[in-house]
Amino acid sequence: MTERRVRVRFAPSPTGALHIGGVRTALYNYLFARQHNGDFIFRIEDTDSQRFVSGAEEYIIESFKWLGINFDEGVSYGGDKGPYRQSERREIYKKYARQLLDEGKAYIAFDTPEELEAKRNETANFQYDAHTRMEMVNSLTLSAEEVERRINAGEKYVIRFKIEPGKDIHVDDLIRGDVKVNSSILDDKVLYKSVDELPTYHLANIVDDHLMEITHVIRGEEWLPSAPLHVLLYQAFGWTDTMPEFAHLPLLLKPDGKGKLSKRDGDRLGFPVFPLEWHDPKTGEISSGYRESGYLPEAVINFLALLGWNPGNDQELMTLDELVTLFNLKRCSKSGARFDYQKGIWFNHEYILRKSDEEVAQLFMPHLEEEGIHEPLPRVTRVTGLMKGRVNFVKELLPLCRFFFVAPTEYDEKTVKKRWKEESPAQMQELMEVIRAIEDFSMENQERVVMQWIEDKGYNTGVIMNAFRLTLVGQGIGPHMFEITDVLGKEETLSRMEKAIHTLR
RNA sequence: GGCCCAUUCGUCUAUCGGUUAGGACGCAAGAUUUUCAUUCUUGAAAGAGGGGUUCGACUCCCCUAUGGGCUACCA
Repeated sequence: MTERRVRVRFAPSPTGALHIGGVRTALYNYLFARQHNGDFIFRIEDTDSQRFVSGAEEYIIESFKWLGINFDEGVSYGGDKGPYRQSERREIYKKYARQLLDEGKAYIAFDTPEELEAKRNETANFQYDAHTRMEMVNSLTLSAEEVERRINAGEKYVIRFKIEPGKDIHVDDLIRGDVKVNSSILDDKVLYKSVDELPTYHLANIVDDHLMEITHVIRGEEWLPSAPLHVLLYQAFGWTDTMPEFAHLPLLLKPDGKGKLSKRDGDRLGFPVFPLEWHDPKTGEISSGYRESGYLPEAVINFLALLGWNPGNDQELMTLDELVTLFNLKRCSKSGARFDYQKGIWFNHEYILRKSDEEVAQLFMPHLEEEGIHEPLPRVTRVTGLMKGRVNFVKELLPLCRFFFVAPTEYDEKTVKKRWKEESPAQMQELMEVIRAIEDFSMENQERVVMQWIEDKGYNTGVIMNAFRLTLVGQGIGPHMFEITDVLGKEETLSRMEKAIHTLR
């Protein structure tokens, strides 16, 4: 086999919001493509007309834009192997289905969904396969004339793949190794549907992957059972030489309980399962998104990358570019990963820490504006730098930073009880005079002068500082005192003290 | 039910036959601090069970159990 240019694809079905597991699958495909200087293709698999949801396609595209995962080809990206939307490729699939039919590798079946349903009810474990196909209504049991008559009469039919029983099919999986399945347990899968005259996933997928020259199929483990069928299809078409390599990723499981992660878990446990907020056009339901919840895309990427893969050492914080060089399918785990969103929160904290003060400030500004607090960026940047280490999300800065911008209107009761001593009003009055007299209001000088005053007077540092803090902050929180006074400035500091002394007494 | 995949601390995971089984999240304790938080240190915490193979098995094989997936004219 000749060395082919690596080409991988992410091919979601536009049936709703992009699931976080899908995001991880896309991420791994992206990392693999970039690492091999290959192409990453975005294909829309909209062959299920019943489940189509409008807006889903746009949502998916916007999600990847936000995450910084870029495609080279596909819907909205262009490319010379299109169209990339399966609903626009009907004629192509029709041709290949015809080919299988002509070669006797597929057949026409007239059994209606209702008839099949009835059959399944009366026969336990009924399967449409080599054992049962001769009892059914299809081109194998009907004469050629009868088949033609029915078709001409407008009768609906499906095209089924004729699977030869008793053969071992090997799927060579990059993550799991050799997976062997006997063809006898496979059913004659429908390749072409009668209801919407579109191919099923299986046919469309194989034809498109072949035509789009896909070299590696990296997808979720839920596809492993149908991989043998796909191998059989490649053989039937005579495309084994260029058949892509398979890699089936472990699934993302619920944080608690049983089963794989579902969109319900998000609302139930209070974390997003979608990259962006999603408004379901059918149910009107709104599901939270990582973006709207205040997660940084870098954090989401990093968190997801480590759910089912690791670089082989203790490194946990990696940028997208680092992931590109470090990623390796061989290091993907085989077992499902429970979705521990606690760690996702930690990643967000780490990425806030790593962003510059100004970047975080810029993200923080809208939150301030929303509260009617209008402050210049440099000042917000200064405050952000002081406080960003304490939060997991940018929005959490608001309650911690508000006092920098808005003077306290009330004083926390518990703090008052604990920190406002009988002598406090007098001491604060004194301190006001000390501060008023400071010419050089630099942080260093303030601290030097005030500490000197405390020492000269023989006061208790803790008592003074805590009371001082209460006057400026209104509660017992915040950074170093002189950081606060420095940001506030002399006038504001004095006015807050004055007010506190009068209010508290 | 059938078929396939999997199984190391609560969670994500390292270990490619010989280790005091390592790291991270979370949790707990302590230290530091003028508050709160950060930070730092420490701690508790794991090889599903049973058989083999081997001088030696978390690591290889088998069985059981458990978990997960698939079993549609859905992807």
